[in-house]
Amino acid sequence: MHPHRSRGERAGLTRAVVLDGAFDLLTTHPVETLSLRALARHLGVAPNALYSHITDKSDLIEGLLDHALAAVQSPPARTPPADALAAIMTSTYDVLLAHPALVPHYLARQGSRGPNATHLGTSMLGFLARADVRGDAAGEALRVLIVYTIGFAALTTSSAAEPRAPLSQEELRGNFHNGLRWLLDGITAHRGSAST
Amino acid sequence: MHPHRSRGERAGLTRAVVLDGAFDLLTTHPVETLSLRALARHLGVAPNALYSHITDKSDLIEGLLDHALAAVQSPPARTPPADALAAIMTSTYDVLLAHPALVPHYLARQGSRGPNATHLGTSMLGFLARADVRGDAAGEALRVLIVYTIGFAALTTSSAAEPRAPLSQEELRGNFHNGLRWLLDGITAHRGSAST
DNA sequence: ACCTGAACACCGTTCAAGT
DNA sequence: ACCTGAACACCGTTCAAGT
Repeated sequence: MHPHRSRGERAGLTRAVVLDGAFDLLTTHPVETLSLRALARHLGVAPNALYSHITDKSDLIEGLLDHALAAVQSPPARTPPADALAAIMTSTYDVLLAHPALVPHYLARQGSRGPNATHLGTSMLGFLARADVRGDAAGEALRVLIVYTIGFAALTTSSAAEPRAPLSQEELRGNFHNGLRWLLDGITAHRGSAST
Repeated sequence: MHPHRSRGERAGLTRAVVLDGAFDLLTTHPVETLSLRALARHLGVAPNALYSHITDKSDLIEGLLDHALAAVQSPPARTPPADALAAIMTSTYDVLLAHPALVPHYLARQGSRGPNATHLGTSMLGFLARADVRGDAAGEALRVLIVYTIGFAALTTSSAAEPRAPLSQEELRGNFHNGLRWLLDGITAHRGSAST
């Protein structure tokens, strides 16, 4: 199975190499769900060799999620708040669509752990504050925007997997955009009113 | 493994029995993901016996999704539209939380196939029309509401799985409610303006 | 038609080695 | 410390029987 290396030889694995390999596998074979064994095959190592660089499959997923979020574009600081938030969410939506296999995992972690996700969150809170949405309402608006964006990405990717899709990708993207506008209108209309 | 039955004896399985058994397993062991082998164990049959009553695992899931949606409460017909829509989505949210293992599967199918989901959809379209939201805008609003509700349910259930949850279930439910209001405000404010 | 036994091609993960 | 071999306890699904 792995004829190139004998018992003690190094394969040159690193956490970065493993992550890049997984990213490779995910982008070249977007349909199938990522498995550690397939990743090991892709890297030319035994399945359990991965455990020297990751603690777990969920640890790998975690790393991939944040790695992907690095591609999200942030608008200039003086962009009108609602437009800026729409731009960030739309960019996130596009990034998620590029990695369908990761989408189901995003909702679970709310995009909260990694540095890229954190940076994105604080950036969004900044724009929300500029729209006079602060405190509890800002935290709630943040979660609502994230849930909506990831949820719609999940809908879009699963719809893309079906052969006779009722809606095209363009229609779904337009639907996402309109819903995002409704949401931002609702959020900014009620600014400052944190409720319980 | 199955000492009670010899080679040709019937186990009394039916599609309904299989579905109920799966529902049983899902509600008594909400955490673990449903497997056909565990379901067969629960029913006291061999794993492949299920294939006489379901075509597939996804077929089983499909059946479960619609089966669960039967519990969603519909408000009286003359309820103010926005309140009615909020009530339907909140009831759906609660039903989804009762079956966490199903939540990841809901977004994929948009709740569109089964009779219960269809009925719910037409009911929602009725209330949307009463709020002067029709045509393309109504379809888009419908998808947005569904995506938001399932998405937030996914966030809530995954957050419940974590030991040290940053937010309580009550806080998340309040968050869901507020976001739903923002969304409905946005939807009804732009009534009639179908866009592309 | 309904069910079992056995098998196939997979999983994630662990444990005991080897260098 | 890094990797392999082998194994464990699982999966979904198929195929050939038996009644």
